[in-house]
Amino acid sequence: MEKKIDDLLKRNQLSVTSGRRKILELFLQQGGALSHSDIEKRAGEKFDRVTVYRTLQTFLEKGLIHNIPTADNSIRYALCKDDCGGGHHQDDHVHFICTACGNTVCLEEVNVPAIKLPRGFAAEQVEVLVSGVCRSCSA
Amino acid sequence: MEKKIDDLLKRNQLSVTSGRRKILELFLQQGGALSHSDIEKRAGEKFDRVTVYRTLQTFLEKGLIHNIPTADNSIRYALCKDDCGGGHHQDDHVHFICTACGNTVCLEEVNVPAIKLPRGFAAEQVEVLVSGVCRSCSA
DNA sequence: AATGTAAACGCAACAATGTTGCAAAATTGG
DNA sequence: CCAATTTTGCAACATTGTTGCGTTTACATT
Repeated sequence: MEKKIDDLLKRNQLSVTSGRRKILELFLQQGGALSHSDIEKRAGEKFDRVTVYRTLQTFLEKGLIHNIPTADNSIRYALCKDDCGGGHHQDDHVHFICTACGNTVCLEEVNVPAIKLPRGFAAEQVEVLVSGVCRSCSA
Repeated sequence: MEKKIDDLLKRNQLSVTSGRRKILELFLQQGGALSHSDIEKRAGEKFDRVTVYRTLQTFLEKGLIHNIPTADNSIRYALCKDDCGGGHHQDDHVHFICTACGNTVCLEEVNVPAIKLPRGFAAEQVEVLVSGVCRSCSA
């Protein structure tokens, strides 16, 4: 785990610091997506808010994470798959928000469908957000 | 126009005030979606920020508007079609965000596709956000 | 048209969230 | 181990969202 995290950072030309380690660890533990405030809370008093903002910004730019729009004014972030490095993302999967537990997860195995737009509109990116009850909560 | 706005309010059991009139007018002028700050700016000095928050909240509850998730921490709101009144929405259409002009519009004529989820997941609502270049900007 | 009542508004104060500049500390490559 | 660069923490600030309360406005009834 420790090694996996350090590798992830080095592979993306980022220096290894305790803040970055901690945040990646939180993502790996969680599995799903985290908002800025999730991270702030779970990281405890150990890191400054500003550091969290800057770290997420850096991870976004390097392509370690991608962000997920939400309807509640709190962007979520989730780890990218390995093939998303170097700034360009390959995260055309569906995001699922559980209304019971509140978790957001990436459904890597569900591809976003092609959307046929009216004449004159050119699609560059498609985001699909599904809300409902997740596997853990419906069981 | 004046009459249309007043009708819209009355049909939703809302008293007609200048603030509500103004905000509905902005939506009708704009055609597309507006964020809270859009409204604040365009309404000028005439209304308190709190009034805008409360008015949007009321419109949401009554079903005059629906909100559109975004990836930039600024929910957009758009007028619902007539058949969305009374709290339950029928806005299963695609939302388009233009990367050139920044506008967000509802593509009423494009339905959201059915999404096949893995076992154990139950979908309640599906949001589709397409970004790209809109008709006006590609012309 | 006047009036009473309930709803909506504006203001103020506050809480939460996001941004910027700069000096101190940590990381990395040599 | 050392120097150069990057990252961090702090402080100050800007923006965004929330709450309570007294005043004003809208509306139904007279």
